[in-house]
Amino acid sequence: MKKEVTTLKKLALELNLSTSTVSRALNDHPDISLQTKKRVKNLAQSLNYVPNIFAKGFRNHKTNIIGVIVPNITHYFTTTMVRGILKEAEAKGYRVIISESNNDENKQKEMFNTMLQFGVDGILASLTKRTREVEQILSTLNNLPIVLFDKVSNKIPCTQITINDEEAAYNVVEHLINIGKKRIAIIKEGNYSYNSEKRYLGYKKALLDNNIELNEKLVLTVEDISLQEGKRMANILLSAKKRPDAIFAITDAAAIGVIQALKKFNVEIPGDIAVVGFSNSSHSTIVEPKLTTVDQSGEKMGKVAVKYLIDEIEAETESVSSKLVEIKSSIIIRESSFKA
Amino acid sequence: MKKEVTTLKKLALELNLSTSTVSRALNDHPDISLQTKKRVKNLAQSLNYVPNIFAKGFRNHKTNIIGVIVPNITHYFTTTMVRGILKEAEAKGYRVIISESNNDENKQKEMFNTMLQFGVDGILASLTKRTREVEQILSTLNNLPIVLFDKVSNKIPCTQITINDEEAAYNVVEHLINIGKKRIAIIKEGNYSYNSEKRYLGYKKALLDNNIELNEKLVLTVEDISLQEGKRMANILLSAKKRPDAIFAITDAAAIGVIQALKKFNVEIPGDIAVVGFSNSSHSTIVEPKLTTVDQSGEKMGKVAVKYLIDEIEAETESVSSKLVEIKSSIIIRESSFKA
DNA sequence: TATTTGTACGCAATCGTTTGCGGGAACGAT
DNA sequence: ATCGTTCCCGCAAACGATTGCGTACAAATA
Repeated sequence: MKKEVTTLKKLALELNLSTSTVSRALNDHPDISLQTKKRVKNLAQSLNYVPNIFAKGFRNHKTNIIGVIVPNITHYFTTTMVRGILKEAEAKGYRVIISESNNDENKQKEMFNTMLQFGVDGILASLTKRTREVEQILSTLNNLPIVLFDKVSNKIPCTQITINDEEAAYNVVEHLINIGKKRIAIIKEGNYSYNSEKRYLGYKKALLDNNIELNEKLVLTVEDISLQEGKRMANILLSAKKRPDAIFAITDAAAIGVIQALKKFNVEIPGDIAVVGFSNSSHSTIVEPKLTTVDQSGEKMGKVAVKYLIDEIEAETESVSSKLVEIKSSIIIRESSFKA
Repeated sequence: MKKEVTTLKKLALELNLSTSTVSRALNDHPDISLQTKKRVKNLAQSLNYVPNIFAKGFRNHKTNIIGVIVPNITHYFTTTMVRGILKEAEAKGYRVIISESNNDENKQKEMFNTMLQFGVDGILASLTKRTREVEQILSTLNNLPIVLFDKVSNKIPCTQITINDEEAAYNVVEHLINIGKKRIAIIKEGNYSYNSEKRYLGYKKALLDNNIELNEKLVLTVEDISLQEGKRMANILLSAKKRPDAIFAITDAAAIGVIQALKKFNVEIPGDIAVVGFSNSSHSTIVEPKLTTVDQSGEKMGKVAVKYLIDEIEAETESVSSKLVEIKSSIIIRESSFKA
């Protein structure tokens, strides 16, 4: 019951042709007559011939596999990006191998190495927090096409796909101002986080443009943003002499933590304090009140990332391109920031 | 700046040995002297030699890649399984290529085919709902090791990894009975769903063992279970003459829909009606009241699935093994079913 | 008729690794 | 000195597809 694989040789034998002719016929080489091409293709079809991918990859050093590295595959937003990656890659005839770094920089380094050794045509990566040793990564992949997405790093010279964090954050803050809020707090991460910094920039710009002075007491920075940290920060804000009237958490999870804390203290949302998150995670409509947040199209982001990567893979030139691409996101207004 | 790949040939040249000797030395063949092995290995190390995976796969028809097919990669539970799969596979030196069927049977068929053509060593699949045409799948993979997990089908002769749905459901219902509930409704899917049927069996068995008569009016079947359907079913149950005092939804999403519907009608949870879900999704602690549910260890499931698959891949015999493996799950009691 | 052109195809090498087989050297035993 | 073993190692084929080069044949041109 062994698998009867049909190879070029078998086709050639059957047709009384040479393997070279069969190969060329299947690849529409001009040297082959139309008649022969038809004969070959017909037989190939009926014998269910599929080229051996390993022989092929072996010969032209091309695997049609792209490697994807993400910090945490269980994040909803990540999965939507992965979905986009899969769709686009499969549509273009590429297979995708995925690996999870678990936000461990060493693991991440290892992944880059493994993928490289394995012979992927290119790598799509979302970096761990605080990816410091970029040199190691850089030296690892010499000349291998790479595109960063979501968690990027300007230290690596390659094209980077992010969402328009700054603009989105700007819009969030402006929205809060529009519904009458003035003391707008922000919960962000340290400056090692590209996304967080961008969002913080948008926050500051929006305040500036609306003549609201930046109040340092309303800017809270945490190491690893999470639901718990959101809760903790909310408690700190609540115990202040002058409470904020809005809290913008850089992350949905943190925002939900904030909501839980506020509810515990019977703070009215959004009346007393409005809350906004970021990501439009699936949690944002489960929590009560439903969370205003920023919808980032992960699927689109994944697709775009793949597109750029494949472009680079299939490019003739060996020049390292390094574009910065921003995917538009949009604010979704829900109960947690309705106009009072 | 081309990548300087070190091959066996180069090592051989450098060491004044033949490629065969080098190959055997690296593979610890007994024919090679310890001394030579050391020399070879040292040079290989320092030249950063990595065997070309394609030449290797090409030669022994082994790719060390396993294909994974899931219906929907954005489901949290799925991602935890994927995480387990990745961990176990990588630990055993396998790479994982993933694809999403989007619950489309045709797409799924195509995936099987593509993976096969691509040359994976085995396939790990979670099937789409209502996978009817198993024959096609079966004919596609002749002799290729396959293991089903989570969404399985007893029509396919291979090992299947599921959680102990029946037992878990039994425990859920028993728990509800223990907190004093007697009119326990269930929201399930049609009989095309393996998991749903198993859970329904557990439900019935628990009622039977506790001398509670099965009330058909309390058994609601929907086509595609979801939050919306949960809501709809809850409304139906609420409009009945005799309301249930507990609702067991086969799925967390549906259970959350139920909760939302109940809250809209100011039904007290769990006092008037207790609610239980299934999966321990991340939503279950966000919703209020927090949801009692069944925690299935997706990670463990993924690991076990990989283990069985690799066992089969690396087995000498060609016999098709087909074990049924159940992963233990445990009920997590939260606010939605606390004792009144 | 001799020469050129073009068409349609085959030969053989190649990619990097593995492996069956064979063979030389060293050694002890006869 | 001859034979048999054992220990190391090399030769060469094989895996399947691609491709530069060569060539047979026919048709066109000189």
